Amino acid sequence: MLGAVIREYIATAEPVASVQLVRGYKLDVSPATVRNELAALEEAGLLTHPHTSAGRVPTDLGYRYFIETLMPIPSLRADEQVTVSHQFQQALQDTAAWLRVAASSLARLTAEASIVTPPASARTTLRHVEVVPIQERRVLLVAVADGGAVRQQVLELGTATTADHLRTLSRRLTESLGGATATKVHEAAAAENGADADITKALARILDEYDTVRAREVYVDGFQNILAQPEFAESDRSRAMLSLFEDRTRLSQILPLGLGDGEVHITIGREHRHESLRDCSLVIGRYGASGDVVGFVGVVGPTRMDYARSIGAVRYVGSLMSDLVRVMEGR
Amino acid sequence: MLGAVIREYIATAEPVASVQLVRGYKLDVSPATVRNELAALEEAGLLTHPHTSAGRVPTDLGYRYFIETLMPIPSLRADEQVTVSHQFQQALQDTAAWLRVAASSLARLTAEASIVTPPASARTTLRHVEVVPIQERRVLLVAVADGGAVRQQVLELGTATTADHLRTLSRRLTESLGGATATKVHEAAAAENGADADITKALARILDEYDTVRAREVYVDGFQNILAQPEFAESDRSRAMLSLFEDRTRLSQILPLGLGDGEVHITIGREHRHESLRDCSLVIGRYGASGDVVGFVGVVGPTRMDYARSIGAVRYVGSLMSDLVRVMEGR
DNA sequence: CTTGGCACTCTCGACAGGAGAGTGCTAATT
DNA sequence: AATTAGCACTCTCCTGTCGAGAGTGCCAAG
Repeated sequence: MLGAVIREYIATAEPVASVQLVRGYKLDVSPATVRNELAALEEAGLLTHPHTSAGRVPTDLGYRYFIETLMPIPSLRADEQVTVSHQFQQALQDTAAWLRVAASSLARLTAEASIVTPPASARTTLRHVEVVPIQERRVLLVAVADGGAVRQQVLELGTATTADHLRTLSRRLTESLGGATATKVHEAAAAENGADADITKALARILDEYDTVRAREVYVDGFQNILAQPEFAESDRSRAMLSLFEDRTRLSQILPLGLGDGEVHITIGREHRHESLRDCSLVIGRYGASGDVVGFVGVVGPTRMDYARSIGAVRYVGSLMSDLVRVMEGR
Repeated sequence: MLGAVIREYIATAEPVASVQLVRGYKLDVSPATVRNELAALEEAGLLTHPHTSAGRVPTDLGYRYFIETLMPIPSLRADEQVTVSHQFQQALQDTAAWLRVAASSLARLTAEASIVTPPASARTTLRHVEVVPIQERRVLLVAVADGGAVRQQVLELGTATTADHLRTLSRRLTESLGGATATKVHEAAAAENGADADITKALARILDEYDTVRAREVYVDGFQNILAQPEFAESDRSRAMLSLFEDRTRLSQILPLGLGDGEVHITIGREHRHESLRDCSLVIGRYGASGDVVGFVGVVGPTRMDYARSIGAVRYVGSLMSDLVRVMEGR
């Protein structure tokens, strides 16, 4: 019965009445009976109604109960899987494009907004270093992390260097620090001196940054989808949401850090710490290889969202992302 | 008089009445006289009113006339300049961070939405190539362009290679193709064979992509600002805007390609080709060094925006970006 | 336990009326 | 000839009222 109400409400966004249920689900009882049952569910805190003569609306608790005990989670349809994985194939070339593809696929599949963070390991290791000359005292430091992420930085050096020196330095750093974590690089930096020390220190800082999940870029797509929902017709509400999305720092706070690989974490309405998410639900999945390199994929929508579909989509896209990470790691 | 109406309307977002003008601007004439003048301006197509008994509202044409002939453009206040340039200093380290800083500064200064594209030259030249091994037949190709932009790509090779081979290849490519344009790299690719040819071809494609301005990333910030404006209270309108912003391809179509260095281009309301921008204005500036490496910075807001301030802010941020590009180019 | 019946409550749209804002026009004034 | 005061006219917007419709809650009967 709860399931019927929720399904109906998800479909219509209108409070659902007893007759609607009897008709829509071909129940062999009268509306009055249904009303009794609904009253019981309301007593239990799983439903409410906005005013005396309105139909029932699920509460946050109702959704949660439904998700955890009643809801079957179908995986994505085969043809949808093909479409999505095909798009990933096409983006295989450009690393940054994966994340965009992931975000846009999720947004399209679920018709909600999507969030994707790049993969990063808690203990990033270095794969490759390159120091490229720009000017006498200015160099571009390019660091490639395991997982293939690249970050660059312009450095102002205390002393002048030559292109030749930089070339040997690049090679030396790559060889001695390949596979090293931030801590190791910090140690190495202490052992260097002169301009080389500056460069190695900068390298260590870059790795530090990789390690802080909070600091990561966040890819967002499909925000317009949730603006289309009736619950976001008032612009105040959508503005609060949008400001949360634009502030990447605040946004990364909503990621469930202690999440197991392949698990999906759901937060509903007032369960959020952020007031502006009080009418929203989040379905966030973790992807990655070996529990070491991790990132998040998820969707955001009104509490009245199709959880089954969202979970299916998040799981599938997450698994594709995990595959890609494994490829990048060379496994 | 037109100026007074526009200034008043920008401030209040309400149709402005004759008495308001007399009072607000201490005019030494009666409301009736003002009404006569307003009627004349309306005749000329610079003003309208939404219904018979409403105040006047500027038309797109009115704004344009105002901007081009009447409006003084003050540069940014000194303290504001300091704040912004200080933020740029702090972001000097991470190249990608510039663009974010530029976008967020513009958004904050103008209280509108901002758009920033990365710098790219029409004829990008290569500065540095690095091919990093991942697996026996899989490599990560990292290309550094002049201007310091870095792009990476995973490549699947037909034949296996060794780390040693890749190292010499990286060095060879960097030396022979340093300073080369896409065309030259294509030629070089034709002369190679085996796995090296694949890599060089991929390199050429990366450069090709740099050269197409359309394909660039676009940084957007402060979208919530314009949602706060009363003209975007209806969610349909804001949704149309948002969908334009989310579709980076469409977004880059609004950039005025044939714009001189340091110039600022303004499009008002229905002057846009996009229907969804009919209530918006764009103030777009071009930045770059030597007319070769260019990018765009701009703000988007309701037609009722503070053009003087927007232009000032766009100019200032643009000039900072130009400085940065010059630094990156090693001048 | 289920059900039909019925009163009760609340929303929503339509409609009307009145206040307020502002214009346009005309005739008088400078 | 330009300015102005006066005034009629128009349109919006708010408020209150009313009736229809939707749905519930409860009671008493099956």
